[in-house]
Amino acid sequence: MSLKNVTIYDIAREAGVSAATVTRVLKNSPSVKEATREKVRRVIDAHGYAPSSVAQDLGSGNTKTIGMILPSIRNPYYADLVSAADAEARSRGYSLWLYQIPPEEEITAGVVGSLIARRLSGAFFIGSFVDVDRPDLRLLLDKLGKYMPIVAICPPREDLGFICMYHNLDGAVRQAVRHLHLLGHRRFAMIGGAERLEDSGARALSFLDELRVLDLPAPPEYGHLGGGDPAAGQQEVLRLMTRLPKEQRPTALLCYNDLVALGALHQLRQMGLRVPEDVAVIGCDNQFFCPFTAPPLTSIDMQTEEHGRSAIRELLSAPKNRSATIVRDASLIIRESCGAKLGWQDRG
Amino acid sequence: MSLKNVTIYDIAREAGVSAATVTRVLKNSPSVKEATREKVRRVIDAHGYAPSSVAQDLGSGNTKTIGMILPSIRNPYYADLVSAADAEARSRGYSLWLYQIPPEEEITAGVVGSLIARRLSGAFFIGSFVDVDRPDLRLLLDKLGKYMPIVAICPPREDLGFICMYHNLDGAVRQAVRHLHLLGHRRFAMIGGAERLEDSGARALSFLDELRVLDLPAPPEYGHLGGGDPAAGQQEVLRLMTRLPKEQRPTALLCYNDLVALGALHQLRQMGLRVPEDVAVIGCDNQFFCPFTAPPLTSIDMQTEEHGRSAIRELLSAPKNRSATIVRDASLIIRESCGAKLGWQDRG
DNA sequence: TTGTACGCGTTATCAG
DNA sequence: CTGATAACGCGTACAA
Repeated sequence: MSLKNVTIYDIAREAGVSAATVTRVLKNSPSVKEATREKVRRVIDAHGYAPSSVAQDLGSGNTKTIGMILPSIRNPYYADLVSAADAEARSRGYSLWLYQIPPEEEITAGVVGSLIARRLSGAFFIGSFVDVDRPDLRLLLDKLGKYMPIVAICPPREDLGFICMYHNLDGAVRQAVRHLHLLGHRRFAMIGGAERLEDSGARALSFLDELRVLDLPAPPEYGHLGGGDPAAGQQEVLRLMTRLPKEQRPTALLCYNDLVALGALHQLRQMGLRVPEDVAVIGCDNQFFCPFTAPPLTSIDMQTEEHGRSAIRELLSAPKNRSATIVRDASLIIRESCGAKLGWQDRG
Repeated sequence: MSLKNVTIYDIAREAGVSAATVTRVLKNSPSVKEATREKVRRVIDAHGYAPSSVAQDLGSGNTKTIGMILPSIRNPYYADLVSAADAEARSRGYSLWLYQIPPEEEITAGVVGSLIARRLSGAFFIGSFVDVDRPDLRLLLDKLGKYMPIVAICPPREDLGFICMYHNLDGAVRQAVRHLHLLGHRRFAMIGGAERLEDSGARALSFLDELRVLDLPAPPEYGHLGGGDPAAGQQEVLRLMTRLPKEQRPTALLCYNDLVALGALHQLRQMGLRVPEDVAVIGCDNQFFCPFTAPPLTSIDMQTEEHGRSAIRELLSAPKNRSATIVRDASLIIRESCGAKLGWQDRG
C-alpha cells in the first residue's frame, strides 16, 4: 500500500523515459515508438496509475465538473433532474458535484464563495430558493456568473444574467381547472406550496386567474399552511375538511406537488372520503409513483428528463453571463384521481 | 466579465502586498497589520475572490471530496443514503461527487480509473453491483483501495480489504414470515430482486430458511422474473395470480423493495384483490411513501440515515485498505398491508 | 509583520 | 521520436 500517490514521474522513472513520454502514451499520441509505448503501458498497468485530474484541472483551468445546487435530493423530482443531468454530463465527459442546501438555509455569500472556489464548469440551481425578486440573491448570482455559466429553474425575468429554465404550467393548470369544472366541480382549493398562496409561483396565479375566468369564487379562507411533503398534504386536507362547514368544503384539490397529493389522498381515504367521487385530486411533477397511487394520480408533467439534460447542454455551450430563457410547457396527465376516466368503480 | 479567473496574485498586486499576505488574510492569521488586512480584504471583496480549491487540493493532496457510486439516484433509497451522507460530509467540510452507473453497466477498470484520477478522499459504493463473489471486481476494488478508503454496502466476507456496511435483514424477514404465519398465511412468495431468487441476497435466504423452519412449502414455480421497480411488482403479481391455479396462489407477498411493493399493491387492486384480506404485502426499505399507500405498507426499515452518516464517518477515520464490517439490524415496521392492525375495514 | 522560493502533478511548447 | 522546462494557483517554510 503506497501512502503517497504514484505520479507520472514514478511511472516515467520506472519505465526509463521522461514524463512527457508517459503523457504521450496516455494520450495515445502517434509519435511514440511502439516498443516505448508498450514498456510504458506495462508500468502504468502494473501500478493502476491514472493521471491526477486535480493536476489536470489546475493546468487546463477546466474542472469539467458541474455543481448541482438543490434543497434535497430526497425529493424525487430533484432526483430525476439530477439523474438526467448526470447522464447528459457524463456523456460529455463532465461530472456532477452535489451541493444540498437544506430548506431552512439559503444561498449565502459563503455558498457562492465555495462554488467559485471549486472552479466549476457551471452551476445548475434547482429548487425554489432561486427567488429572482431578492436583490441580494441577484447580486450573489451576478458575482457567481463572472466565474461560470449558470442555469437556474426559476420564473423568467428581463436580463437575469444567467440562463433561466422555466416550466410553463399555465396551460396545464387552466386545463386542469376547466376539466374539473366541466365535471361539475365548483369549489377549488390549492394546497401546499408557499405559506401565502400568491407566493406559490405562477401555478398559483394561473389557478386563481382561471377561477376568475370561470366566474368561480376564490378559495375560501381556511388558513393555507403550505409545505411540500405528504405531511403538509395531510394537514391541509384535515383543515379543509373539518374547519369549514360542509357546503363550503372544496371538492377539487390542486396540489403543489405530488408529495403533497400523496398525503392528501391518504388523509381523504382515512376520513372516508372517496377520490374522485367526493373529492378530485390533481398533483404536480408527475413523479414515478403517480400511476400507482389509489386511485392513480392525475398530475402535471414537467418534462423533467428533458429539462435536466438541456440544462447541461446549455451550461456547456453558454458563455458566462449569457441571459436566456428556456420555456417548456407542462402537460396534464390525466389518470383517475380527477374522475376523468371511467372504470374506476371496478376497483372500489 | 473576466475571462481569466482572478488569482491570489491579482489580489496581491492590486492590494500592493505579496501573495503570502493575501493567504494570511484569507486564513485569518493574527500576524497581519490591521491596516494591511483591511486593504486586502477590500480587494478580495471587490472581486468576490475565493481561492481555487483545485490548487489547494493539488498542494495539500487532499480533495476533501467523496465519490458516491450508485446505480441511480432516482431510487429513493439511494437518494436517502446520499442525502444523509451529504449532510455528514458537509458538516465535516467534505463534499460529494456523484457517479451514477446505470444498472446495465458495471464497475469496470475505466470506472475505477476515473475514481483514482479524481484523487478522492474516499469512495462510497451503494447498490447491488458490489458483488464480492466476483474476483475481477475484488481486484478492481483492491487497486482502488490503494488510493483511497472504501466503504461499500454489501454482504460481509473475510478480509475484504475495505469497509463493508451490511444490513442484517435476517431477523426482520423471519419476523415478517412468522407474523404472517401466525395470521394464518401458508403460501408465501418473494417477488422482485435478482432473476434467481437465491441470488437476491441474504434476505431471500432468510426467507427460504424460515419457510423451512415453519415446515411450509417452498414458493411455487411460477417463473420468478426479478426487478426492482413498480413495473416488476406488477408483472410478478400478474404472473402469480393468473398462471397458478387458485389454490396454489400465494397469500403473502414479500417484496424485494418498496418500489416493487408499490407495483404489487397496484396490480392487486386492479385485479380486485384486497390487501390485506386476500393478500398480505410487505415491502423493504421503509421508503417515504410507505405510510401513504393504500393500505399503508408494512416494510423493513434499514436505518438508512444512520447507514449513510456512519459510512462517511468511517471513510474519514479509516486508513486505506482497512477491513471492517459494520452491521446494522433492520427492523419490521408494521403498518396495515400485512393485516396486523385492525381498523382497516373502516376505509374499505 | 511581510516577502521569496519551492512543491504539488500534469500538459504544452520548444529543442534536440 | 524523445527530453527539458514553464505554467497552472495556492500554501508553507524560511528569510528578512
